[in-house]
Amino acid sequence: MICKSNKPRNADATKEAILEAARIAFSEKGIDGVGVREIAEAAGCNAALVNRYFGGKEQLFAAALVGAFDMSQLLELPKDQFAEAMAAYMVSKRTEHKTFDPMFLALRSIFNPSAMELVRQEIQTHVTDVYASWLDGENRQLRAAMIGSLFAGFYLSRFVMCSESMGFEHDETLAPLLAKTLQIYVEG
Amino acid sequence: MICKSNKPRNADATKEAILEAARIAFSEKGIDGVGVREIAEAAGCNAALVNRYFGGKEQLFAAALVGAFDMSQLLELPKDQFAEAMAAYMVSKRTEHKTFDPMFLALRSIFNPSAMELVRQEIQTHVTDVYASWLDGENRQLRAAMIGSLFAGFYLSRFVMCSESMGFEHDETLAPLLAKTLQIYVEG
DNA sequence: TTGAAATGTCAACATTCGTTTACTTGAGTT
DNA sequence: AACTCAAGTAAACGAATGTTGACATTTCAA
Repeated sequence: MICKSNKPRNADATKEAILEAARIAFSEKGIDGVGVREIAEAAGCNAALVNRYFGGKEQLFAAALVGAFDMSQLLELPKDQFAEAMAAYMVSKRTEHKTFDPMFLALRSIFNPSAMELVRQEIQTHVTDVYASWLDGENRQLRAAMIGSLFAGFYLSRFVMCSESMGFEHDETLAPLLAKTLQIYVEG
Repeated sequence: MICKSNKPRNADATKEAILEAARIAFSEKGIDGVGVREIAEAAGCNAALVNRYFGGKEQLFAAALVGAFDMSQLLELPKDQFAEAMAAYMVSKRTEHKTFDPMFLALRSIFNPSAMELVRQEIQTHVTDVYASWLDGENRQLRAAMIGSLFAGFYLSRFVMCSESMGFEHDETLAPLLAKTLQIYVEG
């Protein structure tokens, strides 16, 4: 053998590399669109290590999902600034397809039965409940869910309808439209 | 052989049976979640016939998609009744998982690259453009896309967040909320 | 240095998939 | 009734999947 692997062995580092590669790959192709060999190659290791460190593909997805939805900083704003700030945030997020995006991590695997349950729990505990308790008035759960619904639908539509003729790039028109919608759900 | 197939041979009928089985199966499991053998079995024929009659799985999906989005009757309403009518329509549609639903036919396969292009074209020509030309005022394409976005997000959220604690079943609360949102996009 | 545990590699397993080929069975025509 | 072509079936192919076990290599403590 001429070529030996000269990089030092480090379980924690490779485990983290697998996790990072998984987050990106799952975001781009979904849990059913990417194979463990592909993830392992992106992480620079062997596919068998995925099972050794995470127990399987599904549990790797679960690990990639934890902490993906941390929207706490958005909720530190005063309520009368929230709608506008979130609209600006939604508009600003471009789907470059190359950077990790927690929204797509969830969206692209949402129809895999195992993944859906994981996503559902993660969204329920870290998004909907947080929003609901932050809101005032009645029907907080429903209004929080509608905020998430608007978020998901907007992401999905802009991703699918990427055509320039749709008008999704006219931020100065889009942002107020979104803000007005969000305001409805915030006010109740 | 004791048991012979006694049903008459009919190419058009089996072709239609395959198409109908495909529409249901694709709606329930997505293009990547169902196999041609499964579809053929539901249609009561052999998997090879799928390729004989449609040329392949992807073209079968394309055939299942044509005409799925016919929203023309919703647009016959006067504009001041549209938001309320569509909100009522969205609320009334329960995702029973057993009946064919064009929205899920598109949604569940949206992240398959081949299917996404087909869905995008179908939505663009049969939904967005129709809505856009129906609307008045400025930014019609964008506002039409936002109506579709709201529609998709709502379907998706209600499907994923099927928990009873979310409030998606309180039609008397949900419908006015949706109508108020739709009105924003109709008015512009 | 020696031994053992940790880390990584390799090859194979058993499925499943879409698709194709060769074949059999049926219906309609002359 | 015999012939013919369409309709349907069965089996196999090649590729890709997640997963596993045996094996090799490195690391580190005794």
